[in-house]
Parts: sequence; C-alpha cells; structure tokens
Amino acid sequence: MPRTKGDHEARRRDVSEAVWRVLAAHGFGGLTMRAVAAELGATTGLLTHYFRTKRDLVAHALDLLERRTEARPRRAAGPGVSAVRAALLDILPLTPEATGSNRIWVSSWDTALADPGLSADHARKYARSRDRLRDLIVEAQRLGELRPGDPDRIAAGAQAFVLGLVVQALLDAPAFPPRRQIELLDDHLAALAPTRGGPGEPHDG
Amino acid sequence: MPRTKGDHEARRRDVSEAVWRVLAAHGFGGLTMRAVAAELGATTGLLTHYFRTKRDLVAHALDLLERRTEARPRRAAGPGVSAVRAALLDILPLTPEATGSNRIWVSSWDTALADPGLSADHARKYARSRDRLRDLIVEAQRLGELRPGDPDRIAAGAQAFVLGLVVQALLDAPAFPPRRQIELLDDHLAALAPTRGGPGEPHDG
DNA sequence: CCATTCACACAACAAGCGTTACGGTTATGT
DNA sequence: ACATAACCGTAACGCTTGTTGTGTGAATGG
Repeated sequence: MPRTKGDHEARRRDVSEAVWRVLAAHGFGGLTMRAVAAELGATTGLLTHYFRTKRDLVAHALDLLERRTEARPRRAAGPGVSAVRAALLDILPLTPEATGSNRIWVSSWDTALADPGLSADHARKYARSRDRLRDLIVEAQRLGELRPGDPDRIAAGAQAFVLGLVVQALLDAPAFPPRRQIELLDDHLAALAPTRGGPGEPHDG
Repeated sequence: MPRTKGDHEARRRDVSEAVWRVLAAHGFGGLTMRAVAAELGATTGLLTHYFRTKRDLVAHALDLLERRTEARPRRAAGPGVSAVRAALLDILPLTPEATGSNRIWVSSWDTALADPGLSADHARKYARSRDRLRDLIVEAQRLGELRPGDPDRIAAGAQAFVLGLVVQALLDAPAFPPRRQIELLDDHLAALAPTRGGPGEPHDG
C-alpha cells in the first residue's frame, strides 16, 4: 500500500539527514519544519507523517547521528598509545563529514544546557566515551607507552583537550587546519609519554 | 527631562544584565524580547526605547559581557608557571558567576557557527586570549618552570584543554566540581613541566 | 508655569512558527 | 477490479515572535 515500498524507516532516515544538513548550515536557531521540508524537497506534510512532533524529529535525528557516529569505521591502530591516538583522531573535525557532525554537537549544547534532561544525556554520552578512552590508556600504560598515573584523570584530560580543540577548529578553521590539529594532539600525547629514566618504564611481568 | 536622570548608558547596562540572566537560564533558544522585559520587570516598550533591534540588544549584551569579563579582577600570581595557572583558573567555571558567563559563551556558539561574521569575532577573541597566554608561557619557559617547545603550540594546547574542560563542567557539573577541574588543570601543567635531568633546566643568563 | 522632551507602558501589526485536518493519489491484498 | 490503507501535498489554525505606533506621565528649561 505504501507509495514507496515499505521502507518506512528509510524515509525517517532521509528526513533525519535533511535535519543534519539544515543544522550544519544554520544551527538550531534556523531549524524549522519548513526548512527541513525544503531541504528534503518536500512539504511539512511529509514530516508530520513520519514524526508526531518537532521534538521527536530532532530527537530521532540526533539519536541517529550519534549511533551512526558510533558505528562508523574506525581508524585502525595497534595497541598501546597508538590506539589512544587513533581514538582521539576519530573525534577531530579532520574531514568535511566529521566537521558537520561536530558542528551539530556543538550547536546542540545551547539547547542541552537549557534542559536538565538533555544535559544528562550529553553527560552520559561523554562519560561513556571517557570510559572507553580510559581502557585504552590503561593498556598503553601497561605497555609502558604512557606514564603511570590515574587513567581516569588522563582520560578526562585528553577528552577535554580534544573537545576544546574541536571547538577551536570549528570557530577558526583557517587557524586550525587538519595538520595543526594533529600536531597539537601529538604534543598532548608526547607530554604524557613516560619520562626517560624515571618511573613508567615497561613492566616485564 | 529624563524620568531617571540622564544615565542612558546605565539603563542599557541593566537591560544587558537581564539578557545575561535569560541566556544563562534558557539559552538563545529561549531569548525573546518579552522574556528579557519580564526579567527586567518592564515591558518591551523599554527595550525598543534603548535598542533599535533585537540584534543590537544581543550584540550589546555580549559585547558588554566580554569587556566586563576582560576587566574583572584577576587572580594574583607570581611570574612563571604560577601566572599561567592563574590565567587558566580565571577561565574555568569555578564560581556561579563564572559558570553563568561560560554558559552564555558556550550557548553563543550555535548562533556563531551559523554566521561567518560572528565566527570571526569569536576567532579573534580566542586568538587574543591565546596570545596573552603565550606571553606567560614564554616567561615561564625563561624561568625554567616549563619545558621548552613552541610556546604558540603550548598555548593553543592549554587553551583547547581549558575550553573543553569548561564544556564538560557545564554539561556534567556533578562529575566536574571545582576541585576536579583544578586537579585536571594541574595534571595538564605537570605534564608540561621540565623533564628532570633533561633539557629545559633554568637558564642562568 | 507652561512648553517641551524624555521615558516607557500599552496595544496592535504582519510574519513566521508548530501543528492539525482534509483530500487526492497510488500501490497493495483479495 | 475493487476496497483499503499508506503516502504526502495543501491549506488553514492558533500562537508567538520582533517590531511599530500611540499615548500618558514626569521631569526639565525658559
């Protein structure tokens, strides 16, 4: 019975992608039903057919963006500090696609800060990311590629650094081209390297 | 002739402070003329009397916030790494007032990213802050309290770190109380300390 | 003490918003 | 083939928005 065969969920994906494009271009302040519909080459009738309310529409778009970001192909890397580096590189806006995603997340903070529920969602999201990073750091420490120290703190520090770098790169792209972002990330990692001759050498047992 | 004597500029300050309060509470998405007027205990008639348009109103409020932030009393500190630490501590949301200011700036990124002109304003602002930080870092290096290395890069790294920490602290206040923020900042600075026995010891000339 | 002028409340405006109702078209199941 | 139901364009709704115009009261200058 459907005009386009039963891929109801595929249509919702199309709509969400239009939401992403509008958000990346005009932010939450410019996100209207009509703008999304126009971006999709359709009318608001389509939108309300697939989403009850604007809130649902945005929630689905952000949820899908998060899951897609989480499921995207990751940079391959050996264990140790190399894996930490790869995980952090995966966050930075080094490609147009990553730039778009990051733009959306940064923009979403305005709405999130005004709504405790959304703030909690974001907090959970970043806490999970921090935990994953911590595991990689523990492994790198075990291999003696990172100096010893509370891995939770090192993870929180690295995450803060990368997050701030994302913001800088978005607001001042010319000053933070990919090469510079990578350079700064490597500086940060170098500062976490084991001190030569001090504690933190590889364990051997 | 004025009802309240000629402090035209003082009234504009009052209005701007109401804007700050609305922004800190409801973000840019909740910033309306009526909301500002209500916060002020007045009507929109007052607002339009002092500002031609909403754009002017917001611009003045943010401009004033920036100047006030820049002119506020700074943490006293000796020269060297202590001054770097103090400058970075001055940015973090360690007090309710600093939390409010940071909330506003983070929220403003949504609007800024959608407008190249505003993005450029922000870029200039952060570049200036980075330059000031760089000067402090150069001095700390000269005193042998910071390891050698391109001071511009160290400044950019420290600024990114602090900026990201601000975001984390705002979105997840329970996980980042003042003590934890300071702890993480000190971790970052410790990682920049001169390596014992390596290069970077104090010059004596 | 009167004319003037600033300060601001009040009310109205058009435009744009999210949302709802409806109707025509099209593919499917029987 | 026919009934059915999903798809979605069209149009209207009530509401909120930024902005404008008008009017009133208070303070001032001559």
